[in-house]
Amino acid sequence: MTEAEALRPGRKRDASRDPAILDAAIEVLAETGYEGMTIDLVAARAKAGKATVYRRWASKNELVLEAVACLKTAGLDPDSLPDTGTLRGDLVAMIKPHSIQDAQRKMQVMGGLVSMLTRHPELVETAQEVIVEPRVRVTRFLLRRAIDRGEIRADVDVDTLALVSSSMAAHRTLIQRKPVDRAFLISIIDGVLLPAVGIVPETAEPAAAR
Amino acid sequence: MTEAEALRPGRKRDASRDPAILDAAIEVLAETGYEGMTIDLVAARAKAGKATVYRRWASKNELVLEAVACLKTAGLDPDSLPDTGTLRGDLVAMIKPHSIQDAQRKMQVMGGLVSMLTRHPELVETAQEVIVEPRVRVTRFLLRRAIDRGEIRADVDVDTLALVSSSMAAHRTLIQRKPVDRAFLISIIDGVLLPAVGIVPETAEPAAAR
Amino acid sequence: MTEAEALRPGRKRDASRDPAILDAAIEVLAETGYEGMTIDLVAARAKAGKATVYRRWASKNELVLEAVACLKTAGLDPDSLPDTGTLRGDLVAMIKPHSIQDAQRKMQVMGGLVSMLTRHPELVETAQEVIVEPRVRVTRFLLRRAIDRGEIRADVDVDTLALVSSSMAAHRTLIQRKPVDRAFLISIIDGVLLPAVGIVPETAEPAAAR
Amino acid sequence: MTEAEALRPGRKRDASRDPAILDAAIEVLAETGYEGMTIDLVAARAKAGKATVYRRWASKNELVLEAVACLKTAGLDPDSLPDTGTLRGDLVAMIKPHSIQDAQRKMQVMGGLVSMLTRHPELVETAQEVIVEPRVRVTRFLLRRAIDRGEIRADVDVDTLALVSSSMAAHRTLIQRKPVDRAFLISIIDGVLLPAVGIVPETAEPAAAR
DNA sequence: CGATAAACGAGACGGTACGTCGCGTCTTCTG
DNA sequence: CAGAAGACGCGACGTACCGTCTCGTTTATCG
Repeated sequence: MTEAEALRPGRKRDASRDPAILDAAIEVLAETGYEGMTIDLVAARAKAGKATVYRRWASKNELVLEAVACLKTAGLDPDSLPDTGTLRGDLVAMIKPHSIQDAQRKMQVMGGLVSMLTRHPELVETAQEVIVEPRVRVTRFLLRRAIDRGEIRADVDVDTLALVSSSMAAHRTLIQRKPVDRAFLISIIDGVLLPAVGIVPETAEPAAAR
Repeated sequence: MTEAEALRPGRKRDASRDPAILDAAIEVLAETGYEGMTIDLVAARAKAGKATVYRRWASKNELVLEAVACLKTAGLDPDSLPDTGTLRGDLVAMIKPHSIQDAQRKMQVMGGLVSMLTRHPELVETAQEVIVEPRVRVTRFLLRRAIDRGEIRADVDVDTLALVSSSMAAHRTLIQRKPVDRAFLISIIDGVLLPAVGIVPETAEPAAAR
Repeated sequence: MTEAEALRPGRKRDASRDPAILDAAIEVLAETGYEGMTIDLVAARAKAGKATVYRRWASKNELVLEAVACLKTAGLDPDSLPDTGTLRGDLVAMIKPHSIQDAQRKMQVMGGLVSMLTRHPELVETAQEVIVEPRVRVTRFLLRRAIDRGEIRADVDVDTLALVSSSMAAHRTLIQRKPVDRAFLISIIDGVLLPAVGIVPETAEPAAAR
Repeated sequence: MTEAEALRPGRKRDASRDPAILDAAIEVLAETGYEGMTIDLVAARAKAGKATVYRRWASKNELVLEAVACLKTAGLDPDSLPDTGTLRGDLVAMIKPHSIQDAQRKMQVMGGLVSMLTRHPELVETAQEVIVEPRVRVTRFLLRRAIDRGEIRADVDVDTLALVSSSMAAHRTLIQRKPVDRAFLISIIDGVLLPAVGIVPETAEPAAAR
């Protein structure tokens, strides 16, 4: 690739145009929504010609997809999360205002993509990777750590449980159109995740029954 | 309404056009997706004129919405469900092939609507009611019955738990684009729902550990 | 044709759009020239949508051609011309200010068409018929009348002579870009046409020489 | 010029590129016509970069114009023409197959220029000089020689008559799109030019009348 | 029972976005 | 530095779809 690129004569793609266009796209996407977004508008906002946009992305859809892909910035890697000592503490630590905001925005954009995925199955994986995987990955990591430290049973269905939070957040954003706020996320943690791994929230009495 | 209708002179609306158009809409929606769907195409398929469509629905969006609303046919009302005696039995009883198929189709169509909801918040409730509520309602009912019969604790978060299944199914269909098959639903039941209400699936040994 | 048209269902073409668009086209054509002319501009000026233009003419070229075809209005039919009794009188009578103006405008438009004809030979005849034939026809008529009244010899090459004036006017407009004014036309009449049919203009002495 | 050129540092312009580009331009011009001609195509055909083209000519129009200017090759200078002793002989001597061909080609290219002249009046003179003047000049020369030798009257309108042949050939090529063949040129000579200078072609009787 | 009025299939209308292509300029690398 | 290659900003092209508006025809109710 790098060789072929070096060998090819002619002016190089202006690397600064890509982010400029993507930023403009994200901006417009956020302001006017997917269908309100116009290539002409994006190009104009990026001070680019339409041809320059189409030289990079074959269609509006692909541009949108990559623009979304660039949203991945939400500092949510496992390492940056503290080990609070308890699963609940870890999960609650994920709920940071700016992280919520980021997820919210991603989901909003995702709304525009959903219909697109129907027609462009090849993009599913990318969307998947960018939008849902990050949070799922972290949750999975936290669950495994809880198992390792003996806090929860080892035979819980980690993979399925890790999806719960993302799924419900997506559902709430895309379909219910309600805000994914702290209270909602807490209710998932305390109402679903923790009970499912056998931790009864403290508000309830110590579960003598059964 | 009926009066005004009776008083108004002129030819009556041909009642048979409504379902014809809606059917065509659903057909096209399923085949080509939301953005691929064209009013001209729908009208042609229903052998109707465009004016006949627009006389009934103000826009493509509203047509799509009502078309979706007509998908509610999947005999999933609480009364038709047997009381198997156990929560797990009840939940598994919901998994019927044609019910799965129906949900699948609904979700597929829902995909096309998501981007629409951004611009037409007034449609959210309808979509909500038609697509997600039915299943959520049934699940909620089953959970309450389990509480009533003393099978599970009374302080579980019924409302949140009832959403789990629908949310995860939606996520799987719309975003992951994987089929919502029996295995997937079972893994939700046994991996999330039952554990969350304190029922450890039988496959695991009787909790000697811990 | 008329039958097929009557039988075809659907809204009829709005007959008033054709002239509106053609007029706008001619207007723009005259103002900005052929390549400066834009379909969008023409449509906007005619308060029409682009589709309405393209429904009638397959391309900018065809629109231009028909617009030109509509210029044929320059009241120059043989009947409207007086019989002055002499060929010179008849020819000079053709030189009327508004007739000159009309020819000028036609030629100007013709300028834009010339390059088009290369690629669309099928349009040559139309252009020919509209632009050059009228004047040629009249000149031919006048020559024949002169023959009939015995003013000139019967064996002059009427067909070729009839073309002289048009050709030279075209040449002057399109290539030399000089105005086709009265003096120029008179010089053609007195310097070429009349001598060629054996009439020596009076300014010269009565042909004692030779 | 030569000094400045010598003083300027850096690589010299590759003189061989000029004719290569011009030839390519003429080639494309002949094949696809003016509007079908693309700078990219010309450059590619000449194995040149676009910048190399634009370093030499400021625009497509100017390139075309100079390309046309290079067509002047058709050995038609007065000196190369024989003095046949009669005007008719001289005029007919101008009709040489390759000369016809050349004129034909020039005119074809001229077709593409006509629309250009509207927008670039400064090019009129060049076009004029290159395309029409050569033939006009020769004709004018022959007419004067005929006067000098006493073959025709001295008071004929030489300037106007000299234009006849070129004008009619242009008209025939550009507008009528018919070939300018020997027969056509002969008919101009015998039907217009010679009669106009008082020479009645031999086929007709000796013009006793008047 | 004829007039009136609305609904119907068909499709033209004014708009607007799409994705393509050409112009003339600018940038990169090679000789 | 010139030259080949080709990306850049710009803007017109011709297409497709939206939602509205006529057409001529069919069907129902009112006078």
